[in-house]
Amino acid sequence: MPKVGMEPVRRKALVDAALRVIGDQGTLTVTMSEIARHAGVSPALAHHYFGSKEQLLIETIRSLLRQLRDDTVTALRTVAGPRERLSALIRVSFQASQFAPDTIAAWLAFYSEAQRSEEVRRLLVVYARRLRSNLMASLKALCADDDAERIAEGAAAMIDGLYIRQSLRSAPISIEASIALTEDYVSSHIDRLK
Amino acid sequence: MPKVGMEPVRRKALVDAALRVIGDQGTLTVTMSEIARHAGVSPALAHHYFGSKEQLLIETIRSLLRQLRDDTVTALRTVAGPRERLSALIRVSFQASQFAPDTIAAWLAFYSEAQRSEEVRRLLVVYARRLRSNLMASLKALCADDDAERIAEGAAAMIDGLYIRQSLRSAPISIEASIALTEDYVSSHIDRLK
DNA sequence: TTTTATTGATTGATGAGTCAATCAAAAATA
DNA sequence: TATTTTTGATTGACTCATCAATCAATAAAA
Repeated sequence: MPKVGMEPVRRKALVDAALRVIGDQGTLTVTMSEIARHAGVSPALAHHYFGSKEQLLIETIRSLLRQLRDDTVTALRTVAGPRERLSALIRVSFQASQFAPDTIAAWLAFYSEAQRSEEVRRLLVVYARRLRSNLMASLKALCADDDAERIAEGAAAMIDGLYIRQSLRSAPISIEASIALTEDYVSSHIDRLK
Repeated sequence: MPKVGMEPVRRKALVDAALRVIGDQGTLTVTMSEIARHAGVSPALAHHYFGSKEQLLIETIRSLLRQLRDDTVTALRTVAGPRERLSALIRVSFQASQFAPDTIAAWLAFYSEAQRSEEVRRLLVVYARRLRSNLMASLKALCADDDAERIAEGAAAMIDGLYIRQSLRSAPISIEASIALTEDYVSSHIDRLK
């Protein structure tokens, strides 16, 4: 079995397993054993590669963020024009993979962890800033700077809020309805300024 | 020390302490010892009155919800007319006591816990429903039912989203700005239908 | 004396992190 | 090619700390 070059394979397997287990249980208080089991390795190996549970969690968030960024880049590549780009950004935020119950549960757990871990907090701030600046870039072409700022803030809040509400799974809103609600907000505020 | 009639006093002290400690550490993985210490009693007494940690947490959420409901009732008592009531609801959501970092951190922790505990989830659903139905009651007097529904959904999402974003403490939005953003959303959507 | 309040001491379980030992591929050497 | 050495991969067993929960004992009121 022991073959050279396993490290990247195992790292990825562990990170993926961590995300699955965290999403499934909706908490970061999952054991290294459980994560390792899902990755098909021993708990000791997880420690061998990541040093600590905290570090594995950090890498897991990084992976989630990377995924989201890649999806965003891909989505933006195919569209031109500020208004279309805005729509693409909204669509990416609610795309199925991100809006799945497990993923939402994981995000929530990470937000909670950010209260304690400075590094986790920093990573989530990166996400918040990125969303904001992406929205701003398009909005600035459509309205005055300070209006753009307010609309970006509002749209970002609405997106995050729709996520949270989704996590309760009571009267769940569909992906399409979530997109429509956010689109509606953006549209009507841009129009009003015309 | 032992005096009769301590039970309600101790219960309240423990619930208050729990909220403080949870808010401060931003997690539910606080120890009974720590909560008891903040309440000025032994850990054993906390178990004596609540039976289990889970039960103490449940009572803590209930207390938070009760507080919010009382504030809402008070706020609504002084205003008349649907539009004014809408504003009052928004104001209550962002009132200082609710929007304090510790309180937000506690809410976040509870949302995360809701993924695992059915009872916690049920309590948070109560909050979500209450906010929604309060908003709906006023909105129905201002626009068509299905428009009211959409606006209520959007406003609730925006409120929750502003909370989450606040929890990261990067570029924190002021209470006034949060109120203004939500008011703006509601106003412009009601107006548009006129 | 009975009841209520209270705690110190203890227990049992759990889980993160460590470590020495094993195994097999790869590389070096004969 | 055959043999030895080295190294990365891997784990079982263990340690140490933490914490929820229990319980027997104590103290004060009723």
